[in-house]
Amino acid sequence: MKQYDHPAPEDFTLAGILHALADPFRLSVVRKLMQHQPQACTPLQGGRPKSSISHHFMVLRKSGLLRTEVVGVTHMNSLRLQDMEARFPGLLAAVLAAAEQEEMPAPQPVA
Amino acid sequence: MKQYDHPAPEDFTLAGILHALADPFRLSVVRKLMQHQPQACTPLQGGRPKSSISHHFMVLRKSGLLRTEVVGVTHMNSLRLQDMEARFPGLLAAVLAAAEQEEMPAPQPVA
DNA sequence: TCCATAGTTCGAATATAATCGAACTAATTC
DNA sequence: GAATTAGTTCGATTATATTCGAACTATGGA
Repeated sequence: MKQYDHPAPEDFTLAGILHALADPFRLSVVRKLMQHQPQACTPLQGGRPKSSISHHFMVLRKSGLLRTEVVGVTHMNSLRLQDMEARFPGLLAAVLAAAEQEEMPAPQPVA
Repeated sequence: MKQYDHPAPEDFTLAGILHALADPFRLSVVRKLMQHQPQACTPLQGGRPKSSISHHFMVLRKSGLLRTEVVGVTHMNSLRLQDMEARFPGLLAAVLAAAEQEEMPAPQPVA
């Protein structure tokens, strides 16, 4: 394998993107890339075996959420923010905002 | 069964919502309810057997996307728009906008 | 009370997805 | 060119979802 195939923005499907983001591990990868881009697969793998990681990155690539470039021996991943925005404006931002929302503790009722 | 249980907004999960919306049939139900609320299950069923429909409505209920009220012999469904907005502001709107986007024909390149 | 309607529940079958070890590949370094 | 690194691919296993028929429940009406 030299490089990866990535779908064109017009081939992104909403179902594919929502399915990709519905998995907590994959969502966490997207969130981490949002903080720091690009990153290789290894620092994102959270103790899982390489074959599982590879599978999740494939799902993310096929959905259009990220691009993987082979750079020497490492495979660098970055979010396709512009392509996502062109195809489905505001979608990724809304999901990421929701992920942050979910992470916040539930507000305490006023005493 | 008298009435259904519905999760409280603070128990909505992003994964549950994305998973619910990642299915084309369930997304179509949400979109139809967006056009016209409330509706019973039957007019939304698109030729599928009742047991399948019932399953999809259960997934939608558990995710928090819709509420089902037993009214006489029919079960009326409506979107929990306020609850969704309170829990994950802008999320449903972004997904619905993306669904509309996806439905539009690809723009033709300028000759 | 009997029947029709609307939808649920059960159970089984099928399909799709996730997980992971083992063998593999491509690029880098020594 | 051998060893190392980073990640893929294969194949099997398990888990999760979907599908659907059949039997069931609750309500409303004749």
